[in-house]
Amino acid sequence: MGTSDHRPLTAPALGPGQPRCLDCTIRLQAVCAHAGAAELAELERIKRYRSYAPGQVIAASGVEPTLVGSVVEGVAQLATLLPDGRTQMVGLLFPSDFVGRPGRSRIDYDIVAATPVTLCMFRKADFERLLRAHPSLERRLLEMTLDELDAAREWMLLLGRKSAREKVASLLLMMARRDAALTRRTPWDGQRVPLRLTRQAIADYLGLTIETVSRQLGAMRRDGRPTLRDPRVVEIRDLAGLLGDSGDSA
Amino acid sequence: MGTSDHRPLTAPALGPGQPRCLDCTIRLQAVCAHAGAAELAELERIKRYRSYAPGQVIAASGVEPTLVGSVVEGVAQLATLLPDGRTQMVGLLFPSDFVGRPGRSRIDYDIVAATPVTLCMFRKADFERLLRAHPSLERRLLEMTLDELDAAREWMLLLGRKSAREKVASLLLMMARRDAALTRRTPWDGQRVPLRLTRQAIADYLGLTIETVSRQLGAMRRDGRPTLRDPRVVEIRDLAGLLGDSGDSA
DNA sequence: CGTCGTCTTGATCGTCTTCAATGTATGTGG
DNA sequence: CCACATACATTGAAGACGATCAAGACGACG
Repeated sequence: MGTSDHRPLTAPALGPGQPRCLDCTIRLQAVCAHAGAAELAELERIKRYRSYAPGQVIAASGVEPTLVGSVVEGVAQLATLLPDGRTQMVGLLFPSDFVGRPGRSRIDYDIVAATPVTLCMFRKADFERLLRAHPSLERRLLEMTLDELDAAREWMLLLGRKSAREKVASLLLMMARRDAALTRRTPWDGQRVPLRLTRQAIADYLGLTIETVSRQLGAMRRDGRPTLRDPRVVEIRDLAGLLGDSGDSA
Repeated sequence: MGTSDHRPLTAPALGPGQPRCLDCTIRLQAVCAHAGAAELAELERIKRYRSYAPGQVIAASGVEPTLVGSVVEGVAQLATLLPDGRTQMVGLLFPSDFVGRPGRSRIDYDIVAATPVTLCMFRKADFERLLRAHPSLERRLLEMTLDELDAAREWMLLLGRKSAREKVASLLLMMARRDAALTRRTPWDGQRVPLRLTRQAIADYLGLTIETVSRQLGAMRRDGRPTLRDPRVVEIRDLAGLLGDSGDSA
């Protein structure tokens, strides 16, 4: 499916055969969640799948993207850069999350595939036309944007006030919740959670160094919280303890 | 105008005589920016001014606000709390900024007046009805929410990756820009910028302690950046140097 | 004048970064 | 098959930056 080159800025591969919207796995969570038959037909007509390999740049900072759309599969990261190279991740996009900013021009972060990513894209102009014609779509987009704003603010609390231990615990919990939610569950002891991010990506997300992330994971393992089955998969051991570690509990 | 008690959770004073929308100082920047005569008339009919004294809680975390509206005057802060009392500010609301979340229920932060604040409020249900009737209003709200999201993400970079010096410099620059923008200018050397925030509020915004904020301001003064005329007013001295200090420059 | 809230300054301590070395998995060409 | 290279992750030792603890300065107000 995915290609194997990690060079950025290469043209994305055209995705696999595009499923019909009605069969789409993210149909009920994405921007098209409340779309009626008429809207769906229009979306169907103008959509186009694209795939990106890990490390590929989906959209670059300072540039006006010409496409918008939804993540169908994989994880993409939004990363901002300081002139001297320091990096801070400012968001993660999971399946059903929306990519792009209708009505806005340039973006101030890079959007990069963290895993093999499949997107369901529309030409920005087409999508904006559709938004104007269907206020319900616009309302859904506002709703999703407000959710993103909430998530960003929760992360500000983490970045500004949490210790390294609390940051790592919070991330594990978030990943566990995301993962459990796919099957409409909540996290449980024994849950195996794939991280799908490198240590560097985790560090950039938490505002830490990779060494600190590694040390905290090691310390938590020694304390019986999560087992590291392989560096990219954790097994939740003591959910209550983990919650305590995150700093969010009472 | 403002009262003098700082007790939270007291009922707000009713504001001064409400100006007509056409005379409103924030008319061209607020959510009503693109509103036509018809929308304005409706807004006029359902609006109501409210005033809050510094420290007064405008809306509390975990509660569903029944009002939404715009900041007309003053500064309000959005603050999140960890169970052990650590505080992180996740946003500042200046005149023309929107308060509240149409379509959402509870909020996860406290909204507190930092200075005497005047709001132009609507009952949430009334405003939501208006939104549905006038898609242009909804579009404007989406636009403003996207701006807030951008601001939140820029702040994530600051919280996660900037040094104390860079954080303080960035805040001074932001305040200077906000202030200059009121008269459609950009910051200049010699500009006197009122901070309008206590050291504690600044520290909570930057993810620092008040001591560190104070020390950084002192060090910058010694380096000839800003003069502290009084603890709450800085005079920009070396704008280029300040920009360098902020970490954002090339 | 004394009190209270805010801000500043100083000394010490701890957390996280930095620098460096080592470990581990995967892939390549001889 | 084995050296070798590369990317990613872990571990250790030293140091810096910001937090914490503590004292004092300043201004507003009764």
